[in-house]
Amino acid sequence: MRLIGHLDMDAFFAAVEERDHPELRGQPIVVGADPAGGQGRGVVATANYPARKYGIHSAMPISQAWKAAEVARRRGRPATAFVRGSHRRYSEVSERIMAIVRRHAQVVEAASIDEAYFDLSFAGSLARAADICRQIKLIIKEEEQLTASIGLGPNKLIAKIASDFQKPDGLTVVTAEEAENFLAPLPVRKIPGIGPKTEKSLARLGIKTVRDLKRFSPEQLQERFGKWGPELYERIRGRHESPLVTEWEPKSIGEQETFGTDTLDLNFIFTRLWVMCHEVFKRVKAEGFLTYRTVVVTVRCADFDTKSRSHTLPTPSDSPRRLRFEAMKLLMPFLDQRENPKHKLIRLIGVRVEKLGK
DNA sequence: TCTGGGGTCCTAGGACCC
DNA sequence: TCTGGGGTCCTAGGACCC
Repeated sequence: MRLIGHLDMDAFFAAVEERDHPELRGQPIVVGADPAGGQGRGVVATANYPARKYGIHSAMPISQAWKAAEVARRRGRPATAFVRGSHRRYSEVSERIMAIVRRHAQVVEAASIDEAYFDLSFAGSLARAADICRQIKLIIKEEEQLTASIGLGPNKLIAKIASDFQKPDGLTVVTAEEAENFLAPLPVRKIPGIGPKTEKSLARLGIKTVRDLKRFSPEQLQERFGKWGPELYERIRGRHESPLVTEWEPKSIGEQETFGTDTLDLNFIFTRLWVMCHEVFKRVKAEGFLTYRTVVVTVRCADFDTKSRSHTLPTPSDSPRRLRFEAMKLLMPFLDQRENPKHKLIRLIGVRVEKLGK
């Protein structure tokens, strides 16, 4: 019997801030971009539960979150703390959480900074596996003063959806027999891989829940979803046999930057490009790679029109100068007046390298 | 409302090869 | 009239995830 757990930290970044800054406890907290008095250009990374009561949520533009917080404050509700946060610190906490999970299971997949799958098949029974989950939650609370929600199910898909079912500080157990009925009433958006676009296009067909989606045959799903269709047919019935991925290597390394103000200042843009190439190259080395072969440059204009240009070298390069040179060559056409006759201002540039070699 | 930054995977057309 | 077919690589774009 396969038993898979999925651990998901509750409002992770905000919870770490709350823990480390006692003066913020119980207050609404938003971790993310600088709100710049409502003029900031980033998004919300994490909002804690009090901030969510104001309608603030992850991926919301920070300017909008700022306005929501203002509205609440004027109504006499507690003021919201906006914090930039520290990815470095979150990574350190994450490592310790992963170590706790590894103390209880040998096969662990660190799926993101605040999520992990772990294989509890060895426990032999659902009851014993559930005990281990409770134990993991308890130790995280004792050692890190943080809460996590865990889903326990017959595979990664069910575990993942179950961990989100009762948040925060929840434990949701779904048996193999219950899996299909557990999924059926849920919105299609709960299925990993179905995002906002697909949700919308399905809604136009009157498909809102997993139950609705089950009306499609594998062939119909293949037509709508391509290669993924037949796989999706299985998943919405609770069937999913993917193994845990315990080792991972990046396939690409890149950086991008949204400017504080849209610009066509060539001096500024070139300087940023150079700095980014430098950082990317440093990270390629730090990750243990020696060479790259493909360079990708991304440009986003003020109107959010986003384009990329890439070039693959005939042979791998280990040269940082070559990276700058190739990135510059790829960027040039975007700055050329003949290519950009409307003088569209530039909002973001990015550099990425692929086909990494050791 | 006005949209970050780090990634992965898929699609589709054209080039090229056998 | 008049156009194979399969595989792989490159390029650009897009959906998705956290």
